[in-house]
Amino acid sequence: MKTVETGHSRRITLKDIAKRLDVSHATVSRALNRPEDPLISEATRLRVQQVASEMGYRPNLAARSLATGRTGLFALWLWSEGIPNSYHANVSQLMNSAAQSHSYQLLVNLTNRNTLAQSKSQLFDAWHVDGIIAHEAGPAIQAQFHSVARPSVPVVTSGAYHLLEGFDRVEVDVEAGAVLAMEHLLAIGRRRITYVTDDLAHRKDDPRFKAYSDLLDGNGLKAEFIDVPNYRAGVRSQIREHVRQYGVPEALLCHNDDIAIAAYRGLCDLGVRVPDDTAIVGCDGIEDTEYLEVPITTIAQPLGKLCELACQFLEQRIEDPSRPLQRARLNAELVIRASTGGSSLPPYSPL
Amino acid sequence: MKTVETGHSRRITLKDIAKRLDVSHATVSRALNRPEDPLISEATRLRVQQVASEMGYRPNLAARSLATGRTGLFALWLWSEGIPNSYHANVSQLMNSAAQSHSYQLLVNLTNRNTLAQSKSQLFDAWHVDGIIAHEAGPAIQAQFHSVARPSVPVVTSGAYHLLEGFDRVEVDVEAGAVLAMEHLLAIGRRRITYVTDDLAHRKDDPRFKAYSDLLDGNGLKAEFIDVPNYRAGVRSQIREHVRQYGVPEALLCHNDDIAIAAYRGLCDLGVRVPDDTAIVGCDGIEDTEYLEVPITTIAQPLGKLCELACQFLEQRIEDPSRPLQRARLNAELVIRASTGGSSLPPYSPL
DNA sequence: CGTGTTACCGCACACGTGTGCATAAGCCAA
DNA sequence: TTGGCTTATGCACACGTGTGCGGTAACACG
Repeated sequence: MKTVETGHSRRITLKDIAKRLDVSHATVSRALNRPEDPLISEATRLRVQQVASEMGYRPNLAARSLATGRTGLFALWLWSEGIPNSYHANVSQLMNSAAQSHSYQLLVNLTNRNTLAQSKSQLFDAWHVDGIIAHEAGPAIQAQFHSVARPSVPVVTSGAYHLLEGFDRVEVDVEAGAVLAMEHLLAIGRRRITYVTDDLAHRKDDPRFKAYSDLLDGNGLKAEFIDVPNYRAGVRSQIREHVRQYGVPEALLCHNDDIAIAAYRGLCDLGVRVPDDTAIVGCDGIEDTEYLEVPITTIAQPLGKLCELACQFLEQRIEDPSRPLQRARLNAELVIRASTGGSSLPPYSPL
Repeated sequence: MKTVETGHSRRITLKDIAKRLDVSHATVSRALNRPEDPLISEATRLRVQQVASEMGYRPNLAARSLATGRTGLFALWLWSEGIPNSYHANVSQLMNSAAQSHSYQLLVNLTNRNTLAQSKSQLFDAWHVDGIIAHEAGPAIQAQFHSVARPSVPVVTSGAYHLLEGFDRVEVDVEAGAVLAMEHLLAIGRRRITYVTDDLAHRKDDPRFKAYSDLLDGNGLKAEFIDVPNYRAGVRSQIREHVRQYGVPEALLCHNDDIAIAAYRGLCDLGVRVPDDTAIVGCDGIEDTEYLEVPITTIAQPLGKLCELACQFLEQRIEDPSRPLQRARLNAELVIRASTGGSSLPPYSPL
């Protein structure tokens, strides 16, 4: 029978177990942490494990971290232009699972231009995480990166752009995806194609935009932009404004799905028909694009694979800091749906 | 000019600063952590702060935690029936910000029935978090709760149901919200109202369902259910199946918005008109419901307020473990949209 | 100069864990 | 009995930080 603990009780430590078994705490530590080390006899190992679980022992990871120099923590630095959307939620989610399957816990640091990232990242760095995943490391992260990240902590950089130099990287070839999207739009006869993004400043770094302008140039067409705010309601009204002023475009290529969804509604507000009047392409592959009355064509990123690889690279670098840099380049897939004339009823898995 | 660090360098510690200034590390510690303690002279405090920032000192929180017994970490235990959706992402997000605004970092532990939560929660508990927020603590969490959570770690329980007993709590009165929804549906003339949920087993604990059956009983109407899988594609096909078999219901009251969205598409697939043939009400208030061609009426939860209060309660209990239990009961708001005959164009904020 | 007071600061320990090294215990053979 | 070898365990220190308490210098005052 377990002892009844009255009120607030101290946590069980190695020493408590040691005292109970009349051995030293060193023995207990070894018995619990060195599964097949012949340094300890099988008999005492069993006795220790028995008592440990009986007393409900949980190692103090702060103390362990101090002793070993490892924390078992990954940090995810995630850049968002404005309000975080499903994409960021997806990435956090998937990265979290990936990290946990590698026996690491994840601390998430979502940064945008409105966030005073300084204090956060300091707090963050102070945990002395074992590794950092810089996903879509936007300008604010890049700026801070050198001042905060010590060369001694391994880094993996991932995403479609804003990738950092000199680290292991997992990259999504969104440019190739955007080329496919543009070819698709041209193939269905669209000529007046407008690029919709929420950030004028970094358009030049955006591989989607590069594909966009390359293909327009190659076909002697003129580029057009719409700059929208970073929240859906703003996008929606901004699109309306633009159409009223400049007329109905034949197609929209959107920087991400969140914008595409909001832009779609903005067009609907005006009675513009999709895809008959305007075709729409988004990017990321979040689930919501599938659930509109006109499902939206998107450049889908293999985020699950990306997160898994990022954690794997990070773990490997921690094991062997001197190994050569690793790089993975993942393909983005063009998922054609009704918003560009594809089937409006996507395949589904019957129960 | 800063010293160039070649290769992997050790992190700066208190001792390094102390050595540089020819004082003891105790002095440095006090100078940095006791802003207005007269124990230290203003001159040395300034010198210390100067050198510390110069050398890029970051306190090792693991060591600090060991010394103070506090980690500065909150744990969020979040229950999800199946695949996590926007709701869970929202909660993680908002709770994260709330925690950070109280100077705590958040560790998120998303648990569902498919997850082997045991190992995760052990790993989790091992960090000796300062407090736990159990949000929508489903059965798996409840079962583990007593074995894992020590009485010494403060707990706040929050959400619409699955609340734990004996702790500070932040509750959303979803039942009252559901009553409003039902009254609304009855008021627009619907009689055959079907409840859609993803979990048969816990229907009896669900306050939405309680409101649903109470109002049906009170009006001499018959209850009907649809049990759906926990991913959108499954919901979609399941709804189709149900309608083919049992006919078109006059209204659907859905356990959450995610289900509502998928159910809506299932109805669309069959040509059922919303709201003319079937009205739909969801629950949670996630943004996506606003962006369908027929925006969906929903019972919106004040999640921002909830997260803020949860963190506040937790912080206060940490400060004073003996204070009386606190309880907050937040109102859920019925947001009427086109899916029940409301305006189809929600108000938006022009740029 | 002596004494009391104040203002600063350092010593030393504690927190819980991991690990190199010494050591004790056990065993076998000479 | 003793020496040597193997095996299991304990000792002691390190990790980086916070803090009670004792000590020291400076200073004022008699």
